[in-house]
Amino acid sequence: MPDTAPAPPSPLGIAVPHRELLDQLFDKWSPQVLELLCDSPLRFSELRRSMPAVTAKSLTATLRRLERNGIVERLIVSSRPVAVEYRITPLGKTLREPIDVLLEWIGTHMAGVESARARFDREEVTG
Amino acid sequence: MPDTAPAPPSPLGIAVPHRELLDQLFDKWSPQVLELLCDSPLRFSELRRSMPAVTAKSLTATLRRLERNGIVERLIVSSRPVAVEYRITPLGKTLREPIDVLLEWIGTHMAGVESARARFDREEVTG
DNA sequence: CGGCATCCTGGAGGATACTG
DNA sequence: CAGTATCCTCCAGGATGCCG
Repeated sequence: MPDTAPAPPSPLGIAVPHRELLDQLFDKWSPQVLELLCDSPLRFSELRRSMPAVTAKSLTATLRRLERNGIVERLIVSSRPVAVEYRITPLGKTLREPIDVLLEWIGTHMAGVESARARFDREEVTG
Repeated sequence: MPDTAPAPPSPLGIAVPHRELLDQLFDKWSPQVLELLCDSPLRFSELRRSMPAVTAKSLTATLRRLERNGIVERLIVSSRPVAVEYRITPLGKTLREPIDVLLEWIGTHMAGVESARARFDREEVTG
């Protein structure tokens, strides 16, 4: 089994596929979808109800990308009326840890970031 | 340890400032800049040399955003000729952990993602 | 050397309407 | 219900040129 990449965690600038994946994981709606599906499988319309700001087109695109990356899976539950269920895959579940670590960082340091912003903006105006 | 739903640290969809920060931390060049500055402070031109693909304008914008968020700091080392040094802040250093966790996830699961992609693309064509 | 100012383009994502 | 089909907008980021 080519279980590749044992340790060195940082070909950040070079690794184009890594960038692409990163972009998809942190695109506009994926994090929220992941969060919702983490709790339980949901149907398309249930996702829409939970995300009032997203359009059908964008949600579809988001789900397709996640599905393509193996993060989410799409199951047709019944036809007429069509019912489709989205659920997180085992691979997708493993994403929770890194995402939660990131969210914890934000939770811990957001205040610091915001005061830095305030200082920066103030000095910009003041000179 | 909890068997289900350990801790919900996740106002992901709602928290707009979180999104904004997330977008800036994972924009096109910030991760690479962070990685480079993590090792040692660098001057603008040194960063450019290390990042052949970035334009001056984009690098400047990236650094300004990072500076505004308190992740990086900008010091004028000398004038005539102008020399400016960028270095990571203590706040910025704390970002390494979440980023490394993410990179490790990618390192570990990229193969799985790619095989999922291959399967998806194949099935799309086939049927 | 370390930038701005300007112009331009690609592609994500919204609005709206339609369909199997 | 779960999408597709168009059209349109916005803006990150590239290209180029100038400047203190």
